[in-house]
Amino acid sequence: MSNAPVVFWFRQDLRLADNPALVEAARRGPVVPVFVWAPDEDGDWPPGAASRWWLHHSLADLSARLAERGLKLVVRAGSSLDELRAVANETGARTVCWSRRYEPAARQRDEQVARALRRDGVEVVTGNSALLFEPDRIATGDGSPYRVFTPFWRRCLTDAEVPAPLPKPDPTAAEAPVPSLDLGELRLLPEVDWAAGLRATWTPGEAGALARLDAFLGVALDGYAVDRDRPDLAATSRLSPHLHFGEIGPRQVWHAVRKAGTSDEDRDRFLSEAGWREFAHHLLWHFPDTVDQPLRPEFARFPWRDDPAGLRAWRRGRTGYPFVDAAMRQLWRTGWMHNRARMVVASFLVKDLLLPWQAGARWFWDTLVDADLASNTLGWQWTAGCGADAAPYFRVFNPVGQGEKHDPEGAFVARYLPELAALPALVIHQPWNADQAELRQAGVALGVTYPAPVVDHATARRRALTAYRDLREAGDGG
DNA sequence: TGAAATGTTGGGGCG
DNA sequence: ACGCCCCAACATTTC
Repeated sequence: MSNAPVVFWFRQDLRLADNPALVEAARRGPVVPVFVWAPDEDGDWPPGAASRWWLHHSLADLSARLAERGLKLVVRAGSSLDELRAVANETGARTVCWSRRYEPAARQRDEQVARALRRDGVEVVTGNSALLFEPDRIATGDGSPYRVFTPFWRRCLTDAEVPAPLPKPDPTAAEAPVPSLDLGELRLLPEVDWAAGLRATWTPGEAGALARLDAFLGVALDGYAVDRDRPDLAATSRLSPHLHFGEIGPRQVWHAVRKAGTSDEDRDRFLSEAGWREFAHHLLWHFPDTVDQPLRPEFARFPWRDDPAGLRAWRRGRTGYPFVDAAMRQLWRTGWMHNRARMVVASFLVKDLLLPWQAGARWFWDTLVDADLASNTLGWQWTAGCGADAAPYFRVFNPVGQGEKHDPEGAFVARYLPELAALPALVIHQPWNADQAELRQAGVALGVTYPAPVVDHATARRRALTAYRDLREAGDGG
């Protein structure tokens, strides 16, 4: 090991364990850990408000864990390249290491940074801490990208091994102190404190991520295959924000689950969700325009409606459909939404309200603590039917039926819509069909304490089917 | 990882 | 006993 320090550039890999680029850095010399706040470099997708809240706390945790080892996290803001160059000059570092990112703007930025540093004579070493497989490594027989999940995942499982996770390195600290901002100076936290629900729900940071994984393995993995669609239960891993910020890596999750001794069905079902995460990155890598353009070009002329009041009702959880509204309030309050509920609220926005999926993607981007460009893009295009392996155009979720099926006691609705909590389970998903005595007894006045439905689902469904069928027929004609 | 419309079947009430 | 109808339950088709 030489004496020249090595800069490690933390981004969305805010952990010490299973971080190959960090292992490389520690092997080469004393480590100078750096975080640069450069939201402009994420193009049209700088971190949203919920993501910034998470980032602040995750950086605080990382900083504390580094400090335990005698390392000081250097916090900067501005241009990533300028700041990395500055830190390299201040410390005499001749090497910069980081974990690769895969979103379009970040890829481009990273290439420019790497080129410029190499021109300076600085060595650049990158690693993969974010994905099981490199997005460009998996390909069909003729070398093209996959557009359907099942063959993609089958190929992943047969073609490639998931490497065992790497242990934490034991980096030594660089001697010279380096100027750093205080984390608070990045102003990542909201000015008005709306984050109480987030604080009550989450523990950002590497330790919180590992605790969440352990809790999942100990309880919810058993029975995952059947209970995963129940938003009223704590039946999913809720690892998504930890994975997004790289507080835990997919290899760690993968191997922990394989060792867990659960049923094949539960295990494979959960691992296939990790597969969807890989598939999303595969698609975004090959089709970077899909962040706001439909993958199927004919959808560029889909007749989306312009309805600010409808969009506002959806965002605030005031559509009059309890399952939809409970889910939207779960998002607002906790920064997260159950996957089944995501599908239902997305279907409602796109098909019942005929509002553009991009508007939904934007709202999710700002409010989700796990907002991830790859997964968010895939999910919305899937729902709208304009993406890869998309839902068929005629698949329209019934917000009442989905609620009765996946929240049978109405406990999910009751938790997030206290104004309906006293309604009997039989009508809590369709309060407009409750009789007057039931409503009065539950203290519900439709249109007053809780909104009447903004659209009639049966009518809205027919309207959506007509619009989608017209688009398809116009496409067939030429 | 849909839902609604339509078709089929069979039990039971009833004249 | 028989035919008829109703309708629930299930299956199939359609969007």
